[in-house]
Amino acid sequence: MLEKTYNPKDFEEDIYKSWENSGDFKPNMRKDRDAFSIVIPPPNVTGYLHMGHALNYTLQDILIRYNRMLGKNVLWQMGTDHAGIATQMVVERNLALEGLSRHDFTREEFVNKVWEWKAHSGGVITKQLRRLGCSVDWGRERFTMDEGLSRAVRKIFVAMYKEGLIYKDKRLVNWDSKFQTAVSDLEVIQKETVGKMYYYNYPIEGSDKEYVQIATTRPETMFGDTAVAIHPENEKLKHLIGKNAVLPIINKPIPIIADEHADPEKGTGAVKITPAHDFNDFEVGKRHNLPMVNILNFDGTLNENTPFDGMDTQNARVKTIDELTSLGLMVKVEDNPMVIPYGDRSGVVIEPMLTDQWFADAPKMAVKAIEEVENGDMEFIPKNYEKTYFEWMRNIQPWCISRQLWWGHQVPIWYGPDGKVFCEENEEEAQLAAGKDVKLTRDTDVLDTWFSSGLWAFSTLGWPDKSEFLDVFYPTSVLVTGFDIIFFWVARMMMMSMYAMKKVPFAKTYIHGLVRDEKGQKMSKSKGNTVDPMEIVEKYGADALRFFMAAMETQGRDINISESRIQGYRNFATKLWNAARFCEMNECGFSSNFDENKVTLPVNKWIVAKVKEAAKDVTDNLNNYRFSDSANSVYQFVWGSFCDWYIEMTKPVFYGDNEEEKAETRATAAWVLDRILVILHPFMPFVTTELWDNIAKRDGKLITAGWPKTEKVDVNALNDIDWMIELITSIRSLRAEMNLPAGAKLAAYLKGADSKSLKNMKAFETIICSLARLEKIEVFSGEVSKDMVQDVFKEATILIPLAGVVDFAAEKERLMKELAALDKNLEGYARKLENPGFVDKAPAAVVEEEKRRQAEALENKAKVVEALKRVENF
RNA sequence: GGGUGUGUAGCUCAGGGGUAGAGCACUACGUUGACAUCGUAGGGGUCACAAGUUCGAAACUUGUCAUACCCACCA
Repeated sequence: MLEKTYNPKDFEEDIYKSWENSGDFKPNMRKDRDAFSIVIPPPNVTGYLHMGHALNYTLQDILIRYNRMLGKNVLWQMGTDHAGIATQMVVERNLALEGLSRHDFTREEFVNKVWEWKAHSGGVITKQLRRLGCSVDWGRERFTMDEGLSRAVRKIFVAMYKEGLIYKDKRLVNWDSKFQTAVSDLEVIQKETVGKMYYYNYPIEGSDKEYVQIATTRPETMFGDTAVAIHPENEKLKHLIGKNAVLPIINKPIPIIADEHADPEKGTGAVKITPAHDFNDFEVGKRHNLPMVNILNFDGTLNENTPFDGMDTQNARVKTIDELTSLGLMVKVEDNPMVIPYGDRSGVVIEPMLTDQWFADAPKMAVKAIEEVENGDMEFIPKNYEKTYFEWMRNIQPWCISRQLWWGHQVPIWYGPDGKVFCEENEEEAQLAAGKDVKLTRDTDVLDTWFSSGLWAFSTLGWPDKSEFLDVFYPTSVLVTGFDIIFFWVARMMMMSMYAMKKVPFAKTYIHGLVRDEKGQKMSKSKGNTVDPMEIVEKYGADALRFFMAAMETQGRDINISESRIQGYRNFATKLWNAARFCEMNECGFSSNFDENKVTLPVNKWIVAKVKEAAKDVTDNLNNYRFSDSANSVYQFVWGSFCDWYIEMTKPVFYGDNEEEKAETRATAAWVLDRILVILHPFMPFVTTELWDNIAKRDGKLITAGWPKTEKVDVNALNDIDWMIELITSIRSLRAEMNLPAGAKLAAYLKGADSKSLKNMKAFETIICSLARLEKIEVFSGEVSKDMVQDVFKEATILIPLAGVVDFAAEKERLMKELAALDKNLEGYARKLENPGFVDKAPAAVVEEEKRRQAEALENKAKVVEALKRVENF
């Protein structure tokens, strides 16, 4: 027996446990079945579920459950990410609470502390995934720092190094002075701010009157200047080229050089060149072989190459301006709108810094990754994201893969005493390569987190070992992820997979939007507008949240969270629950030998056709990754057709005494409910399973129940009942308009009718009276006298002439209008198709489409003509 | 500077060359034997603006305005 009220909390967690315990999430590994696989975008191991996850994982679970029900061999590969910077940051923050820093420990001790933290706070997110209903294969859960994945990382690194795809280089990189590490371009965010532009003079060597005026937003970097550049064709200033300017304060002469980088239109026309601290200047410096003077310490303070050793940049800037002013060299200061780079994690200003780093040759690796998208082997959904992908991939820069952190995969590089490099998968092999007496020291850098994530699609399946899973499930079927991660992850997986596997990591990439707050604002902790998915689950159930996500997911659009809407979908689950209770009360038991194609009652034929229609819609839309359309199809069918009409129409049958009709209707209702549970299961796995298990005992489990095949819909079965629904709606409408008192006895009569309406009316009399709440309905054909009518309806207080209910005159007018419109269309199609210019020059597909439309219009016209005939009889 | 979206009911958004849609909110009525987490009926829109294509445009094209985001640069 079902509980009287739907309460998801009563069963959701238990159902999940039963799935997990009975191995329902494991692939069936049947060789005769197609494989379907998804690798989960790994959440941070110590993270918490946010709304973006809830959307991302819900969509994947829908696809996984759908394909599992199709009978495929399905794998949803689970795993978590070590999230280098993010995790190290959290652990360092905790240490800071005790007044400690990571430098109070050895590297090994610190890394152990991180593992402890993982053991302590990891696993929260995996619990949350369970709560959401994600049917991942837990037995295969991986972690980017586990032994197997670490081995994969080392193997790839060594191979790439030996092929020259990984190299060490002294270059300017984005330096995060908080974490004291290099970061990649993608980890730098540009923020608009109003800063200051400082104009001041550098004296010319050997002259007390001549100056070169320069403009800068960062005067404190002047101590790293090694030249002043002037455009060779700058008429005003080119006479200075070849002379030396003197850096004030430190009185250091630097050459004035000719370089086209110095735009005569911008600033003062003369540019101070600081090769060690500016990306453009770095290039200029290389062109002119300028010395590169580093003026910063790793912690972002100025170093001994400046007069302000140990001072931070802000104070150094003030000091520099003070000194320039007292030397009489300051010209002016202006407000200047500018963009300043910040570290996305640390929030501190990022400084370009000249350091030795490891780089991957992304431009070279991108070639194949681009090709595979061009030739369609990897397809973006929606398609327009491939433009974003191409744009970035075609302009890709070498990828700085080294980080000066402690938490992460240490690069497999060892140095001999002479600095000779040995790149091997482990220390023994490095030692072997170096010779056993050579003392080796290991490079202290670790790899960018995204380096290991880049291997995710194959490393989780067992690479580099031989593995059945790799054979069966690679390439994976689809990657589901947010657009913000295309560069970080999708692009890197494409590059790494093409390198290691020579095959794309996934055949498709489905890109979804961001989850925003109610007003469309980005959710962020600092704004305080985040909504915790677990609170929503607690309040409305996981099914409601999942259905919300699916129903709101339209390709390429962000989702605004809306609690009232989630509540609406909870109500939907309640509605289904109660419909199931209705079935239960009326003893609608599932019977395995029921044949839905043999039902006889029009109502039952109708609902069977409706189910097929809905199932087809859901299937087609899921196949095309149209989540909202597919969710809305089920929703409308369940509420609008099954609950609002079918159940109501069965009541006269159930409360009547025709046992034969009752039996058929019971079986049909049970079958329909069964189908509903199946097609709704990917979206609302919990409530559907709870109902499936409780209402009728079957052999199979819902989670692996077969998905309905797409069948042809019996259109005739739809028409009769649709006719009746229209009639009932009209009567109800009229009743409301007439503002009748409650309990007024009503009767309706239909004056004159064609044989079909007559037959229908007879057949549906009980249903119509029940649903339109009529006392009686009668049909007269031919001439009707007032007496005849009043005699039949003597008990009724009010008579409704049905000819007035269905306004045949208006209906006729409407049909005539439609006919005229159709004729006009047909005229248009005919003209086009008879035009040789169109037929010969337009693409064949367009002509076909036009023909198809013409045929469709013809079909419609026939229908309209038919309808007109019917109406004209009245 | 380059690019990508979006503009439809009070709100949040689907749709898409042929009668303008959903959920929520709103109004009136209703506790009838699944359900008030409900039912029935209703009100509410120049589909941002302009021009073009078309028999027909809210949909296609171009432009304008508004808005969001991405990339690059800024001495």
